Amino acid sequence: MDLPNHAKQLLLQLNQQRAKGFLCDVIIVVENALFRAHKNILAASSMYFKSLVLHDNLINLDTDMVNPSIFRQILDFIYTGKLLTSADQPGEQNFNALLTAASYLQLHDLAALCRKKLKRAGKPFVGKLGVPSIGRMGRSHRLSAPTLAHMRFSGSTDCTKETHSNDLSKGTGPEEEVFLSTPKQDNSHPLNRGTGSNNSLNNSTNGSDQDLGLDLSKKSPSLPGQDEGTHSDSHTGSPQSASASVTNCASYDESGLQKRDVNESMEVDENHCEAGPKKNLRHVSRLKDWDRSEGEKPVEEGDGTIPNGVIVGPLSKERISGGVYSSDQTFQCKEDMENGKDNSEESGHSENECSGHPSANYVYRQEGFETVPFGDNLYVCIPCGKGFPNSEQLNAHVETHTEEELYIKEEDSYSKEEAEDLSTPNTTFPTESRPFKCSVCERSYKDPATLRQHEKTHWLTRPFPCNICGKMFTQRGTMTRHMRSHLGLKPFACEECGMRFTRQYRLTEHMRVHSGEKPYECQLCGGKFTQQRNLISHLRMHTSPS
DNA sequence: CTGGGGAGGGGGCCC
DNA sequence: CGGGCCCCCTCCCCA
Repeated sequence: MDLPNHAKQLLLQLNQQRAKGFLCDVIIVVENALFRAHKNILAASSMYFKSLVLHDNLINLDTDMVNPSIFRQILDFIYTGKLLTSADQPGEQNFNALLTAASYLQLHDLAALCRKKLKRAGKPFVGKLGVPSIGRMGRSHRLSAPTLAHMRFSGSTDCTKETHSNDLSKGTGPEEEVFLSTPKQDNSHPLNRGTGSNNSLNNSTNGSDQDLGLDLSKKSPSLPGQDEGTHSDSHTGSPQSASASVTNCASYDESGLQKRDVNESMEVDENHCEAGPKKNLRHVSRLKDWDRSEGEKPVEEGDGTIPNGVIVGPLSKERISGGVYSSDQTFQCKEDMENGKDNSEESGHSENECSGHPSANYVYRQEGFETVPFGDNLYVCIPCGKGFPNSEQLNAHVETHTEEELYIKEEDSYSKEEAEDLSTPNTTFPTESRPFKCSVCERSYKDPATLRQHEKTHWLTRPFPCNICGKMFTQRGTMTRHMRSHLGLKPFACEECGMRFTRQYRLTEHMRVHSGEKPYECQLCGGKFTQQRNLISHLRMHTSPS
């Protein structure tokens, strides 16, 4: 007794779910485009994917081997079994590219299909041979080769470091698709193209041999068994564990997870291109607006960390160069975007306007936010906020900025004020041991590298963008750490209760809950606290007028 | 309802 | 680049 259309219907459903981002639990980064998909489907399609998705919620593909347009076709093929050839390029060229990508991704059926097509057309294969697992291991740091991906989560800290560092930030690719320009002065231009980056942001481990980052249930202590189960699940290749709630998208919000249906919230989240107001804004122009968009908006507004930055949905073909890939679906906010409507100014933007349209599996990343206010000028210079129609013009423009311009002159007063607030005796006054003095503020440092690092904080630009939400950071490490929150990577687990943390320091703090240690004592009332910050807030209570 | 404490989480920044 | 610390925001709980 067979249901004749069972497989077909199932695939159809899955593809529809993909279109909506429903239950998508993995993001694939190709150049500057993000695609959402289901781990199970990918794993069932390719051994390569299988090894990748086992431990990673974010996969960066080598752009030498596959480009976004090709990957879109591939993803469609995986979900439908149909190969829709690209209208952008001639057939054989497309099949060459597809074959390259299919070989690389170990999609043997697709590769065979492409070979067949090429053979029929009498065109030899002229693409690159994709040999991801073995032959390309030499550059596996870029590709999250299966072996490394596995090792990373097996407690091999050395390997972890190798594969984690930089991750989404070390773009080495061409500048053509830069959307958030950063000054040329900064050689570490981080705009990730996928190429040159790793697939994962699970940046640190504590040497714990637990499988990491997949269990997002903040309240895991109540379900310790489940927590452990999650770890083992990951090892045994069950992508359907708690990881689904992580990258599923776009709606990952740790606090939010406790309050709402993550999956169902996606469409709402997507529309929250901007979050509520944020203080301490030091950046001008669009960066200010952008900076405000971090995920600190109240949950009831339907915002999450990822959602702030991720617009989901395909756009028109014209935007392909911007990492947006069309499909049959209608982009939710397409009209707004194409009209150059400034969504970024409205936190509640378009929730109504955009709802009701099917969202899609193609994730339009940070560029969306930058481009929205600038109409067709998709390439935006951060320091001055000018938009340009192409990267060449933008790059030429960026060259015109001098380094001096990058400092926040008009906000000097603020900087100084803040410097006073933040300064400590150690850093405020140069001493013999701290000969490297900041030219902008009064701080001084022991070594020039630290000084340079500090001086960047005075720049208008933030060279390190998050590839998920586009938020900009002054330091790569901060961005990497931030990415962890998107990906739900919580490598540090409490042995007592199973609670997981993104940082070692948090775990250290947390452990005091179990030990009862309260090292911070109020000198006024003798009250003791487990965390210094709570002592500080307690002290405010003493000192406040009320 | 409110204030205070506990605690989770994020970003900035220095080492 | 990671660790560590600081600051802030936020939520939850409880008195």
